[in-house]
Amino acid sequence: MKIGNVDAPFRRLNALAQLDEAATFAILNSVSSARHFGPHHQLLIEGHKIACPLLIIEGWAARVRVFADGRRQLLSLLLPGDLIGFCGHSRPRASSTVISLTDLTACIAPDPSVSPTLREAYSISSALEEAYLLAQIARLGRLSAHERICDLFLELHERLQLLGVADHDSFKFPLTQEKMADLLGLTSVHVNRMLQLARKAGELHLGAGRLTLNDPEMLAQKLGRPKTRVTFA
Amino acid sequence: MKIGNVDAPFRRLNALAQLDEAATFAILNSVSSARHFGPHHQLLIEGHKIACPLLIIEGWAARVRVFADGRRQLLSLLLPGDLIGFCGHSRPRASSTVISLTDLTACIAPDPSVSPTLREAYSISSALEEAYLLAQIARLGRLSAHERICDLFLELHERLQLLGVADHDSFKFPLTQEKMADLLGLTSVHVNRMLQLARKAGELHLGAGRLTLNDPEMLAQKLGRPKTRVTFA
DNA sequence: CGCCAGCTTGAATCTACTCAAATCTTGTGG
DNA sequence: CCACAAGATTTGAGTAGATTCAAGCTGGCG
Repeated sequence: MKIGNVDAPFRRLNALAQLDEAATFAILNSVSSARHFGPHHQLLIEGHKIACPLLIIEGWAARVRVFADGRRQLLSLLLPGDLIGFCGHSRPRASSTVISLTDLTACIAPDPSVSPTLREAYSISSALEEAYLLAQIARLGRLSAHERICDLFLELHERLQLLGVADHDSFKFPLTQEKMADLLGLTSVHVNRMLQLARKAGELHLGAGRLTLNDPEMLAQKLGRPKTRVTFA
Repeated sequence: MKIGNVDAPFRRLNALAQLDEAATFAILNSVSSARHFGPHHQLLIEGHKIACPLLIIEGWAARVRVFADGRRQLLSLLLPGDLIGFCGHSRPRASSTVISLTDLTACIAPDPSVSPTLREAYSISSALEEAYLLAQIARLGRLSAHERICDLFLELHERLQLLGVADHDSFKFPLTQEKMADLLGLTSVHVNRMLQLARKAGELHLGAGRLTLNDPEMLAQKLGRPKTRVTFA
């Protein structure tokens, strides 16, 4: 089994808080025990007890809510370096179902008690996760379809750069239009039309599993999008 | 100055985790140092350092995001017993602006280190807050205007019951239609029309600052709305 | 080759928005 | 107690953005 970018999650956590040796060792040690999952695998089920928190090494996952009538909403995306089911303290149950969107490699998240720097990294990771939830609310509540798509792409670009797996203007992008729709509160048909518009407007390229933003900075400015206020500055 | 339901926030925290004497004392002590704010007061500003976390004693507040072009989105509601600007650990900056929606009484949140039971209550409070954010995302992403309104009312009913300030079927409700619109990602005109529909459908009564749900259980079932999976069971 | 998932297209419909004006409430000062 | 102003709610008509349904297309893979 080939494991791709094993150090991406480490790079992320280390960017959030300078990790010391104990933390580094704990992460490398955990990573060696990585497990692999196919797409559409339920990693966590809402309301169930959490066996142990996971750390994503490679691949994308999402928190999801499914309604009785079949409507689906992806609540948030989880990328390499993100924690799944980590709770600051005694919270035994998952607040949402989590599914893998792609092939996914994850390991047991190292225990934060091995190092204060690791604890700090987890804490900041949680803060960032909250920031992304807030951004998602603003997106769904007040942005048009076209704006939602661009705003999401910019957020992903930012997150993947933190991981060191994005170029200045492009990154690997594994989501189908259907999944984008479920994430953005739209229909896949409409996502398709808006993507075509964005392409014609020269804003982006999307194809062959790769997304290119022709001018990320200008796009961000056009949307009035501030960089996610990161709390570790 | 009259302070209304001083023990509501205590009731909430105590419901989240059986508080011991030290915690109880710390809360009562803090409450005595309560401060009062008018409506539309900025309690926290996004990106600014957090002086100290607050505990709401009475009144409603909201996390809010304002766009460059004036669009506004209320990200979440904060009710008595909720914490403002509390962070699991070293997170010095506010992840969103917080404003009071009504007259508001708040005090400095007692330090969780005085009692493990208080720490536990805070921790569960954070978990609940996350659950409400997720619910808000699902609401905005996949529910119709009518469903959003009803779902919000049911959530508020549930939260206020935890505080002991809601009847079986009604509660004090201080939001204008404009604010509901900003919270639900709609326009106030449309909120108005949907409320009229809901009234005609016999689902609710809204007037004079009070909301009555004619049959909360039936409404919840009609929406396929599970009770917020509370993590402290 | 042919299947299947994902993508694209079109036409009709519907939900929610915009703009504008009228009405109702509430609190305040005369 | 009434007049008034400011804020909040209600109403109407026209429009725009997104959905629905249905069909056709494309590319990768067994």
